[in-house]
Amino acid sequence: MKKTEINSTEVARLAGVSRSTVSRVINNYSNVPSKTRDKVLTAIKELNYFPNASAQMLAGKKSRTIGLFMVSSGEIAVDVLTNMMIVSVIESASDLDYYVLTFIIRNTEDEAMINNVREVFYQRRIDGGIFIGTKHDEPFVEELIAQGFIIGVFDQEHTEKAVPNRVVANFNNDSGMKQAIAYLLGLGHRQIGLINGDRSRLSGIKKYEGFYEAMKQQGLAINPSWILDGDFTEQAGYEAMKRLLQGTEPLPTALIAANDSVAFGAIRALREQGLNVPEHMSIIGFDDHVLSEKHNPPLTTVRVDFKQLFKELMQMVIKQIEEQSDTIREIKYDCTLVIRESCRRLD
Amino acid sequence: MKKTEINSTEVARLAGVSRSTVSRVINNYSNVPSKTRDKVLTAIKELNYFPNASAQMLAGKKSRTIGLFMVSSGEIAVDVLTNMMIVSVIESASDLDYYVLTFIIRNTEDEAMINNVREVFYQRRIDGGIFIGTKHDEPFVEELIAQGFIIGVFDQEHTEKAVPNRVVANFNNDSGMKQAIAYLLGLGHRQIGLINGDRSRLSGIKKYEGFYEAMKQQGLAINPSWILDGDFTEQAGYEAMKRLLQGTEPLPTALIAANDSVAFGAIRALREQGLNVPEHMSIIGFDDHVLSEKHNPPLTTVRVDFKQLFKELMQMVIKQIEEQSDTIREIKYDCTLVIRESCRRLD
DNA sequence: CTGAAAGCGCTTACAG
DNA sequence: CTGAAAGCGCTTACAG
Repeated sequence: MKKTEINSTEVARLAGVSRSTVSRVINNYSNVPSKTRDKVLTAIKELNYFPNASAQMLAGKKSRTIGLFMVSSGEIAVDVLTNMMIVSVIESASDLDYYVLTFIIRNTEDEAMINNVREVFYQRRIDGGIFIGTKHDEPFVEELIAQGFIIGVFDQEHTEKAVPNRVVANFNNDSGMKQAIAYLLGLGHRQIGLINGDRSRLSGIKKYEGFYEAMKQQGLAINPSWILDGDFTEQAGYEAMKRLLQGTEPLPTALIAANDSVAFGAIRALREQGLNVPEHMSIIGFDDHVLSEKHNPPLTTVRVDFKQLFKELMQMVIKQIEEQSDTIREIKYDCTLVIRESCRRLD
Repeated sequence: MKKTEINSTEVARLAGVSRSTVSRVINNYSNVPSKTRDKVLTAIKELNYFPNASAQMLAGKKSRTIGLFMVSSGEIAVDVLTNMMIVSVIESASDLDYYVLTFIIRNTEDEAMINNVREVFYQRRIDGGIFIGTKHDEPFVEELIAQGFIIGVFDQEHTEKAVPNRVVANFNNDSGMKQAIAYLLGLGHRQIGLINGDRSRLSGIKKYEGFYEAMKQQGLAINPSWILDGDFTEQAGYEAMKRLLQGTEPLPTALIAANDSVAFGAIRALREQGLNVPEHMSIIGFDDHVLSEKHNPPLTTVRVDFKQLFKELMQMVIKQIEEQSDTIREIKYDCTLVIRESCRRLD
């Protein structure tokens, strides 16, 4: 296998220069005359030489690698949305000539697993990391930030602890909620319910709060029995809707789900009771999941541009790695209502 | 940021031993008395020390990193299946305590891009690689294998060039074709068509050949105008079906698509002409795509277990990395017909 | 413009 | 059982 690992000494010998010069050529130093440069380049090509990455890093170069940490219990490989996020991150890193080391954190309570995460940073395998799916307050993430590692977070807001090495990207969920409610109002709905997402996540809290506020601003009464607990899964949507249907209260005419998966589950529960969407209840989701358009009925939803968001998050993280500036980097993306066929006009 | 990088010297000092001993503890040498070991372990914990990965690698350790190279032009982040494969690979590596560095190769003709792939190997950033989506004969992959790098390939068969550092995983597409045709026969179909996949890929060839052979074995005539060219995309299925519908020949009563996406496209084209599945034509796909079950009608398809296949491929690659044995590692997974509602019994 | 040499932080024969 | 020292393959001040 490894007959003759080619190193800079061999290149230097073939080119008739010192290893210092070979290194200068590789690193594009300006003070190498083009004649020398050419000799070295020719030797490099001839020997098919690539500098050993470990040696370069040990001598002080960056790894050009970003860690992507994805919190997700269970069978993640089945979740379309999660996968899409992973690939978005990889693609945008690759555009900037960075590598991505990906991790799935199945359980944030598992000390051994969390230690693996820490390890990757302290080992200097990566220049920075991006966390997706963490709770709003995750001690090990805070610890890494406190240690000075450059970390990009999604769905987190710690304005009181803004530091240059904490890079932040969020969606403006308030805006999404307002659009959804405005649209429903336009259709004549006044009795509107909500299935909550995971409220240990920022977006879960924000959607909940956004709903309350938007309803209040519009002067609409909130019926507490129409506010259902849940998380961000199809199953949670299904169960929440079942609970709602089993209650004795009258049903809302419209309902907003914390995301599209939740909406799918809710619609499934309705259908099991012989109720149809939008005839018997109007439903709005969040995210614009790949399946939403193909869903029956096509789901009206608040679209959120994950691809663009992660691209920009990655760009900011890399910028901070390369510039180490004092800038606080933070973005908030707006979202847009996509009207399809899961809501009806009330007569 | 980097105030005091902790290194083995500091651990050694705190523990009152030499760096050699620290290293022995970290690497689990047997000849360290437990008393010494404990002192060192305590110091490591107290200093929150993690050995620098580059230094370890430079001194001869493996990187414990596998490269995952995914050939896919265009907007890969949108393709459910591709994403699922990526995550499967990451998860199975992680189970074995390996890291995965993922690359998207958008264009195998792009020399710069291919050079990035080469680079990662020669730089020793990875201990081995897995390629998905390459053509059956891809010069740069062959070159890397010839160089002795340990490489896992999917959907490739080079029995004449079997070497221990080429690890191979395939599906038995012949078997799938036979099952599909047997089922259609059972329903009374004798006029069966095929939309081909990408025939620069092994599975494209194998499905085509498997179809021919199975038809022949069953004594069924093959109508050349029912054999449509295509690739593995929805669009190709749509276009192939359109061509078929525009022809003057009578239509087949059933058609097998190279994969489920192709089947979706074909069904869309049929529907545009007011033709329904399975009333007007029976359709069978391949893969059991996440959407197939939810499709209208639910798609009958040949299921293939990507998750399991990639898990085993990863295990074999890692085994070869760690054992460097002369074993030829190769697996072939069977596939299974999943009957849903896209085929009907002929009267 | 360029080479000799120190240094990055480990591992591991070698010697005791 | 354990330490001193060489070596892994680079980069980069330093000196000329």
